Order: sequence, then C-alpha cells, then structure tokens
Amino acid sequence: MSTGVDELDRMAASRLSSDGQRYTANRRALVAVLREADAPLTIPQIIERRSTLATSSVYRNLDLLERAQVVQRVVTNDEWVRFELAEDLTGHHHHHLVCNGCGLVLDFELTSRFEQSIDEHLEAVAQEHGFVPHLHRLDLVGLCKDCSPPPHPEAALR
Amino acid sequence: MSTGVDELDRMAASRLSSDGQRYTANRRALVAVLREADAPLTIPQIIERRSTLATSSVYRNLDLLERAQVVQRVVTNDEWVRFELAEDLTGHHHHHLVCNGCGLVLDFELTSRFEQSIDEHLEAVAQEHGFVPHLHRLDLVGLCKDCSPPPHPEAALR
DNA sequence: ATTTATGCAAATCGTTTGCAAACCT
DNA sequence: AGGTTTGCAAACGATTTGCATAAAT
Repeated sequence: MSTGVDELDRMAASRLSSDGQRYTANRRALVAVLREADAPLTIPQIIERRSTLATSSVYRNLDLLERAQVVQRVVTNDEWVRFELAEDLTGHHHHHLVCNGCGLVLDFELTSRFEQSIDEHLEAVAQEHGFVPHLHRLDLVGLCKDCSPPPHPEAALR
Repeated sequence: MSTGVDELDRMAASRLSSDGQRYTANRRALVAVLREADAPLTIPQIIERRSTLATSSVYRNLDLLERAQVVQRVVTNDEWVRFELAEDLTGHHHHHLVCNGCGLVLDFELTSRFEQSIDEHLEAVAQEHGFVPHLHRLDLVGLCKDCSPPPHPEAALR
C-alpha cells in the first residue's frame, strides 16, 4: 500500500539525480527523519531528532530536497515552517488539522470521491482566472484535544 | 450586498471596543488600506500605500486588529505574511489562488452548497480526532496568467 | 584533480521591544 | 493628570551566506 523504505530511498535518489544532485548521508538522514515522523516537522524538531546535523546544512538540504520534489513545505499560522515528504512519494494525498493552541499539525485524508469533487470545483475557478492549477491545500484550523477546554469542567473536578 | 464603508468602520470600532481598544487614526488607516485592496497585502505593501505609517505601529496594530477579529492573517508559501479584512466583516467567505511564480494572491468564492459540503466532511474528520473546528482554509496553488508560459509560444511570435 | 557538500561563524532581514514624546479622554 | 499610542532605534531570532575544510566522483 504505502511506499517501502528502500523504495522511498530509490525514488528520492532518482529525483535528486534528475536534478543533478547527490543523495548524501545528510540528505538521507533528512528523508529518514521525515519518514519516521507522523506529522510535518519544524527545523528545530528535525535537528532534535538528528543532533549531528548542522543548522545551515538542514536549511540548504531541505531547499534542495524541495526543489527536487522529495519534500514539501507546510506553512501554518505559527512562525515555523514545517517539512514533510512529498505526497507523491508517500502515495498519500492528505490535508492538515492545525491546532491554534499548540501549533500541532495532524494529517488526515478525505475520500477520493470528495477530493475529486474539490478538484472539479477548483478547476472551474482556475479557468475563470487564467490560472494553471498545481495543487490544492485544504486545512482545518481549530483546537486539538489537548488545547480545547473540556466540555464539562465541573464534571472533571469530581 | 457587501458591507458599506461607514458600516465597516462601525463594526471595526465595535469589535475593538469590546476588546477594550480604541479605533485610532492609524488603525483606521490600516482598515482603509485593506478595504481598498482587492487581495491580501503584505506589510511592505501596506506601508507603500500609507507611507506615514511607522513599521512598528503597523505590526502592533495588525496584531491588535487580528485579536479583535477585524483583520485576519493569510499565510502562503512565500516569506510574507499577508493581511485582509476578517471575512465576517466583509461578508464574503472566500479562498485564495496563490501564484507560485510571483506570490500574487487572488480571492475567489465557492458556491455555498459546496462550502457546506466541505464543512460536513471536515466536521466528521474533526470529530474523529477530538478536534474543535474553527475555520477551514482551501487554497489553490499554481501559476497566474502572467507567470504561466503561453500555450502556443510560436503563435505569439507572429 | 576537480567539483560538491559540510560546518562554523558572521551577516541578513522580517519582526519585536524599550523608551521617550505625543495623544487621548 | 493618567493611561494609551506612536515613532525611532536597538534587539531579536529564524534563515542565509561566506569561507575554509572534508567528501565524493
């Protein structure tokens, strides 16, 4: 179903090489961290998980991996840029739940039927504006379980 | 149909005052610039349009106007935060076409029927994750008319 | 050998903050 | 007068860049 580890590495290597770039140890490490994560990671989070990585190399390599379409950038309302593996590498087109409280970003998927419906609507809009569609982005912004006030505070006190 | 200028000012004033804040000349200027714009503006764009505004005041007042729900922040993939009037002030819930070439952000609207359909789908997802939905965000990312290569380059040369 | 990648430190640049003067009410 | 807002300049912090070393081909 989902892409295997070695297959992922092969695909990443192939995309980098068509971009004239090498798949170095640092770049492998970035792909591995992102594969292990279940949500898009900020740069500090990436460095926490692979403390040998130099900050500047992380920035440089994420840019490079983004240009090669191996990873993609996720922006939310908080000050951190996050990164995740490119959707067509993982095979999972997905969207994000974004918590306004703690900044958490969770992935979710919609039915392909509904995705198709979204694309049809957006296609029409794009045409009206002479816009060439590339991808859509649908996020749900709100409060996660931990950040939302409990429904019955008095009950929690008993 | 859409909110009138003075009505907009009244609503802005009222939201600020329930927040214990004044509707000063600088804040009026920000609301006016955003009302005059047809797309979300970056801070440099705002200052260009009202050159008397001090940078620090623009930042401080946009934060304050955002907390009072008079304006809202729009993030795209580029390095600039943009601001627009809060949707419920203008009465137009809308989405954004984001150009990957020049950073342009255009507003568009979907049918209310489709908006409702989106909300239903997202509501279900939110419930699964114990998430309290606040708003959704649906952008179409691609290339605008000016940034997309012409369909028939040779025709353009004649 | 030559090119490319890395790590460190310094520079950059959007944003935030301290503070004294101007502005309300 | 008392509290708030403003503008300037300095501080901040995430990101970028310069450069000398290390690694890859």
